Amino acid sequence: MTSAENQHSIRAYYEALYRAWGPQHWWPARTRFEVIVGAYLTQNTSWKNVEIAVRRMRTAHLLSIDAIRTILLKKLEAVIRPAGYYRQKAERLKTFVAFVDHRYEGSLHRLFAQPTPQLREELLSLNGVGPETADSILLYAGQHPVFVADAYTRRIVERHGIASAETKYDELRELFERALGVVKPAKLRTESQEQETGFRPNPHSPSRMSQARRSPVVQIYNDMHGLIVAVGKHYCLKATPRCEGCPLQAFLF
DNA sequence: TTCCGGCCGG
DNA sequence: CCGGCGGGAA
Repeated sequence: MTSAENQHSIRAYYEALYRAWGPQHWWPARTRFEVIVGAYLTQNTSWKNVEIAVRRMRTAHLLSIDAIRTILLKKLEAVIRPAGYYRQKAERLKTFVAFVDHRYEGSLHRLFAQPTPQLREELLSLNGVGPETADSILLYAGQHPVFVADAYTRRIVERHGIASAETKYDELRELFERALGVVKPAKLRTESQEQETGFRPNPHSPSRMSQARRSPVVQIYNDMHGLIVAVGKHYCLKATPRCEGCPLQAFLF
């Protein structure tokens, strides 16, 4: 299967999933810092456990840079314990805050004002930040146009023959970014280009007002990842897939 | 008891 | 490239 055909398939997956389930409002409880916390806590961990830990952090008033900076490490460990791997995650959250303090004067605004490639490399240099965590922070906390190619993404496209086990993370991410549309800095997308790609923002979507300044590409990456998470959780299960009723079933060959 | 799922260090 | 890291829910 050619690269162009794979990109076309991924665009078709997005349209089928969006038609079936609509926008996902994925990662909804957002301050930016809460998104970052979630990106760390969800490493190799189910979202239910993360939600419990985040609720405990909110109750303890720990969902801010200032709070993580000053909280005792052992206390933070105890609060986030339901998320699992709580010792390394507590230390990594401390590491992130120290990084923002020293490099960006404690300002997430300054952090996310950096160009995407440089910021991505800086995040990847942090202990506890790999590709998926970095990209989740970039996309969901910073509104940078980066696709989060997580384990669900890989599982789905491998089972559909679009990628293999040898496909590297960045290859997978770039495949989705090419398929779903990258930002073109030289000139704005035209109406005819939007028609070619089939993108139709829904003016009555409840998400549109709260996401008013989000670029179309970021919107698509956000929705697509949320849709893929839904597929992975409910249909493309790890052990045995349940293809019956899956919006992507028709795309299996 | 099994299932689930990122990153690091040796 | 493997073992370790930890919990909640089925």
